[in-house]
Amino acid sequence: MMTSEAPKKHSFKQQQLLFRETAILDAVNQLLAQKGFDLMTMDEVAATVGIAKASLYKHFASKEELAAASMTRLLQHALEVTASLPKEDSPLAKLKALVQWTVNTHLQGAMPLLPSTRSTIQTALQNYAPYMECLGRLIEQLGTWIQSAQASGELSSDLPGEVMLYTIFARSCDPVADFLKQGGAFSDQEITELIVRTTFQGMTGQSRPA
Amino acid sequence: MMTSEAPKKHSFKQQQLLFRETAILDAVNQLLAQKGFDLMTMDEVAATVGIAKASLYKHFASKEELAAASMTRLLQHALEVTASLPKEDSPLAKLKALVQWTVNTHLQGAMPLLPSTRSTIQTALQNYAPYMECLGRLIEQLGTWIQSAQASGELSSDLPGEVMLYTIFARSCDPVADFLKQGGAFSDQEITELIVRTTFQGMTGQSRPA
DNA sequence: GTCTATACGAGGATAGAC
DNA sequence: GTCTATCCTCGTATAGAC
Repeated sequence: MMTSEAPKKHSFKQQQLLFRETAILDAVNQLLAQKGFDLMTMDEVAATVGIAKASLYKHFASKEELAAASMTRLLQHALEVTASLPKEDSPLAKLKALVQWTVNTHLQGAMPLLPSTRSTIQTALQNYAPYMECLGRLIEQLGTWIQSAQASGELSSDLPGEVMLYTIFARSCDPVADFLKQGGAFSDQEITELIVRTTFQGMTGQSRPA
Repeated sequence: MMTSEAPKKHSFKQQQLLFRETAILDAVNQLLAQKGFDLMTMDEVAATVGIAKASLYKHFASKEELAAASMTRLLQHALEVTASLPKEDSPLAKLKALVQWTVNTHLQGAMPLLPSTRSTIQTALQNYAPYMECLGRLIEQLGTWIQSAQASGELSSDLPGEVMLYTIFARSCDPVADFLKQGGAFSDQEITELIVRTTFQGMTGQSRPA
């Protein structure tokens, strides 16, 4: 029964499956960034991918699971970014680079945003082990950098690291980026720089104290 | 036909009407703060107020109009706060006080939050003249303060005032406040102070450079 | 594992009596 | 202008053929 070909065939099928699921998650990612979880409909997802709605449910059991998978992929991407930063960079430089990537992704319309508190997904996310694991690793990495930066004086040591961690995470859904983009007065790169600067230096200090 | 009593009766009826509408807006305000526009249902609003859902529509034509009225009342409240600040305060102090009020209101669960971009309400808000008028006045007031603060060196003059304006507005829906509150390690007052400080001084500088 | 067709519930809005 | 009862659309999820 052509057992010798079975593995190859199986692998090919799996690749097709993976490819399809990647396409689905791409669509979900885009729609989550555009409209958020509550306003994203399964019909839209299916239409964007170009498949029937029922087929979605062969890959993902529910809308919540779809969002959770998308968010997990995003966190994995963020972890890759953190891992790819130059070792010689200071902790503060790494944190800035991550914020830069975050805002940029947001501006590209590729940052899925889930209502911070409330909504049904938050519980779904917490029950989704892969998501929680990625989140834990990211938090640990950032926490390490923050502590180092505080120890070296790059970051204020009398501000709780917790606050800094949340502040950095919050850049992913910062409406300031949307407002500035809508205004049209700044390029994406300028917007990113402005937000990075405001996040770390605030609004009182000078940009480059000579 | 008791024409002499008509005005009084009319006034009394109007007061009753106003009272009822205030109660409705209180409920809407609370629900918008808890769940946001999309997840707030008219059934919930009616149940919270303690009236039938159909009665809501005698006062407000649609869910959008309800949200717009609630947001307008919030802006009016904000304008009152700005007007009540001590004249002797510096522009920067006034801006900080407003952010403080904003975050505090948010923490109290009384800050209605509408998804920054997207969603049907944004267009509804822009077509609602009272809202736009209040918003314009608030923006103008803040813009004046920002310019003064930049001129006196209290705020950085090489950061566009637009960015500062949006940054201040964004504190009304800052998820950092929710995260910190959920963590339980800080009191509401501490959270407010932390956010005000982060907003204006950022994360690099010291709190009180001696 | 993809499709068409449909069940089912939720929620915005209205009808019509009082 | 308040109520009860209802309409109707939309959106999640499933059934069942191929």
